[in-house]
Amino acid sequence: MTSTVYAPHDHHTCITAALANAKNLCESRGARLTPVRKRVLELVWQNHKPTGAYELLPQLAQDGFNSAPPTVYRALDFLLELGLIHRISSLNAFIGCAHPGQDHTTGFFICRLCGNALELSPERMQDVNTRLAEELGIIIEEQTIELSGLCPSCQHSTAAANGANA
Amino acid sequence: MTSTVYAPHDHHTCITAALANAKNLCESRGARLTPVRKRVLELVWQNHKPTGAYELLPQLAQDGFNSAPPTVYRALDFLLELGLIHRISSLNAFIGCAHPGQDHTTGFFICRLCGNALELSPERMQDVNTRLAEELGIIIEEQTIELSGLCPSCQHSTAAANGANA
DNA sequence: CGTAGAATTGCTACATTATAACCTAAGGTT
DNA sequence: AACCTTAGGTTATAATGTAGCAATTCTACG
Repeated sequence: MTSTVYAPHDHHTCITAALANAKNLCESRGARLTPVRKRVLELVWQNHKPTGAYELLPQLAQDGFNSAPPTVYRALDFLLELGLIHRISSLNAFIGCAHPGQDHTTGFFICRLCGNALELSPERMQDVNTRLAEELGIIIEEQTIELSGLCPSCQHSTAAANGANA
Repeated sequence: MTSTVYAPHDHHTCITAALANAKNLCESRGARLTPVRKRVLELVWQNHKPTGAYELLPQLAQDGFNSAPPTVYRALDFLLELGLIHRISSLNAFIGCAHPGQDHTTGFFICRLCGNALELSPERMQDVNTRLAEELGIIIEEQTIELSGLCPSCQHSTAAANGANA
């Protein structure tokens, strides 16, 4: 899936898969995927662009949910805790996790033009980590790796402010 | 210098060097290192821990400077622009650049215990970048690489909430 | 000089992002 | 039902960052 973020794809399958993953994970952990939490997850997965918490408020309101900041942040915290979404610090935004369930290190590449974020594979990140940890004698517990620039699609279409997918 | 962040060192030389670097860089660019800017740089270099913008306000006030947020942010922006400091997104904080003058990619390791941040060497970061860019076909323009965990010192002294240097 | 233009700073207000605190409601267990 | 735990509602506020405009300082050039 990670390799298709910058190419046309049936995004509906991304959403469906994300919800199925969430359901499974919650069941196995005895956590409750309540309506608000489920809806927030869907909204975060609307596309592959990082979404700000305050963008979600009106969308939740439209669906008849309560839409005060704490509601959204609590749902986001829940999803973060379970590893169903990630936070992109450099953008103060959130994005669906492409590898839920696995305990993994995270890294993102965010295209400056289309805004779509590609989650780098855990293996790749683990590689980088291991090398750094060994060379520097450090123990890495958390990481924020956020690269930005131009994705393969946008390198060829400079007008593509809205990229290859929905 | 980067290798001594987590070891005892005469931090005064860090500050002196940073100011000298700033002076040179400003002269060569025709930029003005005004009193506020210089003071903000000094304050950021007080230690190797990332500093929040709002922490600087009272310190500037104490020195008789204006201390409204725009003043600090403008000074910080100026220093960022010149590459004299970096911003740590995951902490909303700023830290002196260990490799000023060079056009370089940045990465940090921040110790969870002592809070000191080690700027990873440009060469190392360039390595990582080149590999990722080649493998993924992306063009990396900016990056936020922020690792946190335990530095070599703190791995051995769990009580060391205040690390090896000032 | 001295004055025009640019850069810098002062200042007020406000935008954005996030959390505290406290109460109510819902669900799960015995 | 009685209880307890978890989740959500609500209000207020904290923390971080910017917009916009007036006042000042610097610089360059005649």
